[in-house]
Amino acid sequence: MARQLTPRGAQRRNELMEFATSRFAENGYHPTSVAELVDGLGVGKGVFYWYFESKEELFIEILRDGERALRRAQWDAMGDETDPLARLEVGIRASMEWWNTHRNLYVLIEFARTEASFASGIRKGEKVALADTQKLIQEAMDAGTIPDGNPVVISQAVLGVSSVLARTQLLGRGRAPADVASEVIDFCRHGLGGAPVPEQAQRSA
Amino acid sequence: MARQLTPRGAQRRNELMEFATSRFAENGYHPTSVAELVDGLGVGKGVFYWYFESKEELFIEILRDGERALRRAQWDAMGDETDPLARLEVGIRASMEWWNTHRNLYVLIEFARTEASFASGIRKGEKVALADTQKLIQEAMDAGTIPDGNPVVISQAVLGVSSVLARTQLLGRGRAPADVASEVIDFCRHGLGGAPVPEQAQRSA
DNA sequence: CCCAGAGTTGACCGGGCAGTCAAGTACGCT
DNA sequence: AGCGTACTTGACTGCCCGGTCAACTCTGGG
Repeated sequence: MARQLTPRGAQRRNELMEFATSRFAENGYHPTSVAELVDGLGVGKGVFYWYFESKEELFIEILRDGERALRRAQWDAMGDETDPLARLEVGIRASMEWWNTHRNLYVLIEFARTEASFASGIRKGEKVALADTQKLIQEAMDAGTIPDGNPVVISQAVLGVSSVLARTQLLGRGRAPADVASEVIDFCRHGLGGAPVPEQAQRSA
Repeated sequence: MARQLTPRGAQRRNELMEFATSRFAENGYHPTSVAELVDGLGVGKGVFYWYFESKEELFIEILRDGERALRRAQWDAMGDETDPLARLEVGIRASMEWWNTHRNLYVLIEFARTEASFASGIRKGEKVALADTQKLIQEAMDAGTIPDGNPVVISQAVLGVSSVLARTQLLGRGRAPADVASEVIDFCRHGLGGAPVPEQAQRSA
């Protein structure tokens, strides 16, 4: 890899990645052949192997690019905010906006988790996201803003709510990112929120 | 399809489905060839096509079987319980036990969502699960047990928390199903805002 | 205008894949 | 024992896939 690219070459490479992203997302990674990709762009097969060592490398590159971009979007959005829960909220809102404009990445990541050759990379990315979230949760607990609890589990739950509502509401039903983000935040703050179950004592403060 | 099977035939068919389930989960659907499946069982290729019309049909069958079994496990567990939130809790606990003993199905369903040919079937199953959950949430709202809200979104959030903690805590970290279920229920009840329930009170009825 | 190297072509290759089938075997019933 | 049918075999087919490569074109710097 690490080939010297002119601006023209960099653009071609981008074209390939973008087209592949949409084809992979719509048809699946395996059912999409390299021939289909190059035909779709009206170029010869050699072009593909000029820019990528293999179909697999291309896919990994797409995932890496996506993760990096999402993380950057979150980081940019959180910017100057200092309160941990506010940072979390801003991060969730930014993620939702990002997923809204990069819908294909969602299904690609979901697929990548299901195959040994890609799963390890995904897990690494998820560890980073978890660590980021966990840090905020821990800070909020230390500050007494939220009650103590297992920060890992809670972080995973928060990420899970974001993820599933991104899939169902944002991508599935085309709802506005800001609205979905609000619903995520709302659920994460209060859960079902209501009275306790049948039995069992009320918590204290 | 709908071939007449002797007991011996039914057993062979089962062997194929179980072996395929584990191979698909470990290696991925596409990378697992029919030859690999029959070789793994030490039988000829014709055996496969005696019991299944195609590799695709086998996979769909696996998914259908799994969904049906999970739904039945939930239904059996909820049994006599009448209070909607208690039913929800019991259902979550049953699901967690089920996922614990059918770990392979999780990754198979996750994959199936990423490919057009399988996604529609998965979505149908998810609609059913959503409808079940939504009904309970709506009942709880009507009874005033929990505050009003969008029952669809809330149900999806509850299912999302279950799903993600099943993946990360149960399957990923090998935690006990009952513990993970408690954490799911806890988060769904209070989100970040409430104190964790010390020792979940056992159901009454 | 020339040339070095980036970019492109598409025929080609080896191989593995899903699926077929004619021939055979095991089994249950009478 | 004889027969129908459930079951099994594995060589075979046709297809398509990922990847290669020798030859070609384009482009910019000197």
